[in-house]
Amino acid sequence: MASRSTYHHGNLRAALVEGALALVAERGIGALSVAEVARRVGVSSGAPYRHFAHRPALLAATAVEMAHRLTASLRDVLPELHEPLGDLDAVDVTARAAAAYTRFTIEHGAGLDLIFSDELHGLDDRDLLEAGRAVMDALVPTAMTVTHGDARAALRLIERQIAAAHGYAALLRTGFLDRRHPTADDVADHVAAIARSVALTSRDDALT
Amino acid sequence: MASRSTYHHGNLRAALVEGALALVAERGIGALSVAEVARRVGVSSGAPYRHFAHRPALLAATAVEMAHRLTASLRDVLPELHEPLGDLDAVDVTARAAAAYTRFTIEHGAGLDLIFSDELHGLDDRDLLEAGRAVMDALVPTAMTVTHGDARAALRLIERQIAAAHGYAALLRTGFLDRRHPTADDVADHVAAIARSVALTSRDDALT
DNA sequence: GTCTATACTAGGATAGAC
DNA sequence: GTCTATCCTAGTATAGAC
Repeated sequence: MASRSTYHHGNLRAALVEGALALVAERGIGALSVAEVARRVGVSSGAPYRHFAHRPALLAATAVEMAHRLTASLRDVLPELHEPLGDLDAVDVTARAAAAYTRFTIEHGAGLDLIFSDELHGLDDRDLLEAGRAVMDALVPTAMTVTHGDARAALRLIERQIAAAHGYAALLRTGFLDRRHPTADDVADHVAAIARSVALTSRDDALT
Repeated sequence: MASRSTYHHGNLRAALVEGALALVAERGIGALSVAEVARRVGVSSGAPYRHFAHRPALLAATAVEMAHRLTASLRDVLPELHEPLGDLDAVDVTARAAAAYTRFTIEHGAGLDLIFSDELHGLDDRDLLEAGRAVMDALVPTAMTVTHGDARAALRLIERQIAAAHGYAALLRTGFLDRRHPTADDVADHVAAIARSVALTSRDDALT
């Protein structure tokens, strides 16, 4: 794509967010630079500043788009919850969601850690808050089913599953796992296993 | 500490590693710069290059020292394993080790992810390989007790516990948890709970 | 063995031309 | 709305003085 000279991008802002997503996916949040994104999109290094005041603003817009996509990914594997779900079924569903979340973070280089990061929280971006809430709303109902309606326990369960996902993703990124599990699906399976273990524990605690 | 002029450090190399450990602890691996470490130690920005050829070499030396300290931390909470251990006891001991590992990574900003990272693996540093092996040697026996002697399952168990630790540590670092659990001990408790759940699952799988 | 000075790279951010 | 040009900051690494 892209020809030369007098670039007339219909929508540079969106193109920049897209480029930022790709860069974060390839090299992680820390490697996101405005200059590199501009280079990828094919504009000058100053151009992005017409759309984003500074690097954190670009990162926040990227996080919003990521949250939208994450919500969509999770909804793909989570049921609508109009009909009740057996609690053993709910355990399996949370494990499936954890696996999906794992694949997402591996493929995108980030997830809820970016969306809810302190770094961006300081910006008070309403779109970001809204998009982050939507992600959690997708996860909570099934977790609540596992914990028999205990909201605090449900959040704790989600947190533990998310932590497992990020931990495995981190080990994969740094190369700790490379002598064993190459694919994202393998890693997602491990996380699903952990997610299942902790969900069963949560459920049993709830039954006490 | 440190006075002015004609710095005569008995051992600048060790001081640099110490400074690097402190910097990694405060700001993470990505923020480690030779210049900043030199500044902290109180020498010029060129001085470190008399002891380390480049940034990765300093990072590797830092990782070696970290591995030594990690091994010591783990040995503090792990039994000598001269006498046999009941398998339920072994589950608890792995959970305790996971908690200790979690506190270590939070306090040091890194752990096995750095020690076994691809970035450093390319250097083929014998000291680092040796030090990394020592960490694993500290963890394996108890895990093997849980898995009734299945070595592959034991490594998988350790990996999952390590992943949980890094995941929670990452969520804490990014600020995702700040609305809930401030202290390292709280986080370590969560990881211990996950570690216990996965250890029980591992044990039950081994009994099948 | 450390210091000073320097060359080079890369990114953040702004000003003014078009 | 994008480009060119520019200034600043910060880091890696090397050379030569002391």
